[in-house]
Amino acid sequence: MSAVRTRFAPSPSGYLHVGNAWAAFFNWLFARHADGQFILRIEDTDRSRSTDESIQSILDDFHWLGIDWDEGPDVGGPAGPYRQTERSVVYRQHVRALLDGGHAYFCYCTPDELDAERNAAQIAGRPYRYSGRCRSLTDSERAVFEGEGRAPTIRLRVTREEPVVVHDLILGDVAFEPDALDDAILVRSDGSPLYNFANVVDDHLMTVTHVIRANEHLSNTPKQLLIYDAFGWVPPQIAHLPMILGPDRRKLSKRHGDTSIRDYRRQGYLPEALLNFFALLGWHPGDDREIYTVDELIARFEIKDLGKASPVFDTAKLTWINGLYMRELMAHNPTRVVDISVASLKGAGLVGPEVTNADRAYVQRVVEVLGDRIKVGQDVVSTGAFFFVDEVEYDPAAVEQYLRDPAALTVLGHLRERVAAGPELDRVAAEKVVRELAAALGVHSRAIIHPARVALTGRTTGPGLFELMALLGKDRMVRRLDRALAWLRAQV
RNA sequence: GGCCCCAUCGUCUAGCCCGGUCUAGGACAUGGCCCUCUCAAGGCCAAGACGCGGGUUCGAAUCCCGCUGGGGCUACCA
Repeated sequence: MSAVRTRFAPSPSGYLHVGNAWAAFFNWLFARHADGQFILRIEDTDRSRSTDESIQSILDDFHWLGIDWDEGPDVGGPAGPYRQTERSVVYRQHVRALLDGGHAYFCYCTPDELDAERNAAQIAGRPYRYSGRCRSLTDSERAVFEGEGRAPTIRLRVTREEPVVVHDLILGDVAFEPDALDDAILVRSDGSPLYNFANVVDDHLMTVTHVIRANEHLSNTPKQLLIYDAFGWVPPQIAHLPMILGPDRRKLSKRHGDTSIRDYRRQGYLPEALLNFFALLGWHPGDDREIYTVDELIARFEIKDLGKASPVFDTAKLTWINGLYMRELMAHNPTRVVDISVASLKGAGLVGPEVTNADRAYVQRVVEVLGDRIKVGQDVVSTGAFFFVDEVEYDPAAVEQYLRDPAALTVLGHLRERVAAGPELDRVAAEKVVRELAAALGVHSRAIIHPARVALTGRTTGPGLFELMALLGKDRMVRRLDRALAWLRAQV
């Protein structure tokens, strides 16, 4: 009996990309569903593109998402180390075995020579394959090359004559003709292993049973299968996911704006909402619901329900889902909404770096007043900035619509006097003041409410006037009304 | 160019494997109405898709072939 073991193997060259997180999530879901293990392995064999900061940020984003691993670079495990640059000895031993068994050989061709071969093939209109000129070098020929100071790469000796077929769990059988497969380089001339080789060795040694990865690796798979063959190993089960596309149906990239988990985290998206959204991309849980807890996803996840077609990353739907989760949090765990809001406010410079308990209490009240207008953390900034500034910024269109009006002068003047003369107001009292003023002036309450909102917030949209009045408090209301009045008088 | 993958509303998808129950279902987004101090939320309604062409069949979104379109790979990147 073999327990399910899945893995995610990022190469640390930046923040965690949503496409990678998405694939990792399915591997994780599958492992958890099957009560197996999920492994995190760092593929940093390309040293020039890998950084420690990137590794740290990737681990950090996974923690944030709530995706945990049973074995990995930070927690260790029986098959470690889990960072490829720390596994050089392992690769060296294994390539040695291949060399000794005649499954691999030294190749002294230089990159320039290889390029020339490639170009020649291109010009002739032929598909390129390595010429194989180093396949059967004699010892003396090798000595000559070594004498010239050439450092060899190590290539796989491919002798296969039948098609290599990938038994893909999502795509079904995919066959590759043998003449499309040439002698892949396993080890660079500097001795470091290449992706296809290290990946195979590690997956085998880490007893990975299922590999769920992006489609872009499909053409690598026959090469890897040949390496498993050379070792006499049984390959894991493989499933190729489609690739997430941008709105223009091209591979999701920086051109499309936000593509890293960190971007969404900064904007104040919720990890559970992101995961819920990911689950619905390319996978179908079986019924028409849209909202699932992670536990429900784990319970339902099956590889066979994964789709083949590339989904478009639709932020509108993500935001809708996030809004639903936000509302839920607002009702049951407002502290988290406050945390997220404070983070966004800090980012926007609307609160200082030091946040006191009183500040938090105030943010909580703002958040309550803003209510479901906050779909994403940063909405507290886009919809509620006026709660945090000394002088509100007037939206020109709002001014045109409700403020630039002689009647507004009268109405706001009276409102100012009544507010200034009275006590602090709660929501109910604020409504009373406005309604009574409307009755006294013989106008509809709208005639007060709209200009008052513009005077107090600078805009036509936002929370109800009475609740925002209560939260602003007497002093700030008077100041803002005075400023609006002064502005109005200056207009005539 | 070669090899490979994919193809249902604008978007995410159900249906396809085991043809009829599909006048193609749900959700996001969009439009309208209701609610209402604005916005948001909510409720109701509307519009909106089987890429094209051939087969097979009494019957095709579902099976087969071709085309078109999109994508990936074609590195001493992963």
